Amino acid sequence: MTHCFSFTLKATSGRARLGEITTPHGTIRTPAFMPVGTAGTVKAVFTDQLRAAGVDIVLANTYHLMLRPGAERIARLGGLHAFMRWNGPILTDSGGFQVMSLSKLCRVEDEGVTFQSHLDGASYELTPERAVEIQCQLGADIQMQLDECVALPASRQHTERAVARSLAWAQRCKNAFQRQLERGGAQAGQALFGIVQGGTDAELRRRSADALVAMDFPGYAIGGLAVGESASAMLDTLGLTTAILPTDKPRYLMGVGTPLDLINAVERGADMFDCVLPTRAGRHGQAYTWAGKLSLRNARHADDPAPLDANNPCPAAREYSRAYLHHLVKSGEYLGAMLLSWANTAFYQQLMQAMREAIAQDRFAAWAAETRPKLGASA
RNA sequence: GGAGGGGUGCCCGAGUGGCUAAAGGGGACGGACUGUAAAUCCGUUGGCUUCGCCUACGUUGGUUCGAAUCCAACCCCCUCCA
Repeated sequence: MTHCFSFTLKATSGRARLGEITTPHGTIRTPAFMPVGTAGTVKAVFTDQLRAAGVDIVLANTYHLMLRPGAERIARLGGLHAFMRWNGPILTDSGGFQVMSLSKLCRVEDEGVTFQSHLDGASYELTPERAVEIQCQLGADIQMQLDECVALPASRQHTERAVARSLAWAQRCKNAFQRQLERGGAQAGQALFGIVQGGTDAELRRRSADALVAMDFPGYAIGGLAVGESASAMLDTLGLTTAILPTDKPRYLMGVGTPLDLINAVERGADMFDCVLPTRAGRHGQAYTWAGKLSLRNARHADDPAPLDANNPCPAAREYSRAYLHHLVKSGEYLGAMLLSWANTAFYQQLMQAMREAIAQDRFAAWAAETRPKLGASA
């Protein structure tokens, strides 16, 4: 049977949207949170746990997998889904974020990016065409165009150049992806998303979004946010960008965020998210709960027999005492990182599920108003 | 009984006359983390009426303008020889 990539908008509540994305490896309920599995693993969490927690789609990274173990090797081994034992949808990031995070190790030119590997120092070139080729070899259901992500604050000139370059790369990625479809490197149903850039500059965001929409992508990402700007600037930029994007295509806010960020972003019409926070914070001893964020490193948990979060159905959140989790974290035991990553991943999914239900009932604003205070200022 | 080595802040440990309230670890306490170079990183860690004072390097006494550092006695600990 043939699969077609599609997005169905099922309901709205204010600007918040409930939808469903169809991919070759299954459907994605939106608003969706995608755990980050950069190197082909959502760190410290089994794929079975992801599935049970309600995860529909995970993210992986072109740059990291290109360096190790190599995209060609993964292709020979049957593709990333089989390799990492995840049969659900996978979205691959293009390496655009590494242009920023590894800026000391890379050189950006119109042709592409030359990275010096953070593993052994060897040079690798990532062009839009190569980024698409790698993502096809990995077998991504959704791939991202190569873009230039700029750390904020940035000069207008720098941001403008990144917008222009990202737009040029968007077209090249689109052309390369089309050629892959024609020669069988990609199958019908797989999709390539464009990425809006422009910092916090409304005019540049508009220019970027308009140009991408004219190229007609099956989905649009909003990139270059949560990279140093204030929370309010991020939300303002998001709000004005989603207003430009077509309603019949999914909008993916890249790299965001905290539970509060997710609520605020869904409120402004974003449909997809990814963030390292739930897993990284978990590895670092912090838990997201329905009563806010807490640090299991803190001494106040040492004698507490209560579970992490009785309102989170994840076994990690309800079957282990805070005292035990505190002990594991303090002792540097692997299990502490595993349990907290698992619990946080489940919490994020539960949060998304709650938002979907609120949208379905057309009471998102009310739900948000009663939920925000519970999560606290630190969430 | 003889010979030698050693006792430093919560712990380990550097330091042999002033730049030492005392390096560096660890531990403890707190914080950060947003398309993962992160199971990582950053603070604080004697007290007070905090631009200064007090108490501190086994104990007591001494030398000196000045002592964790030099001297004496004493108390502990370790190694080797009897």
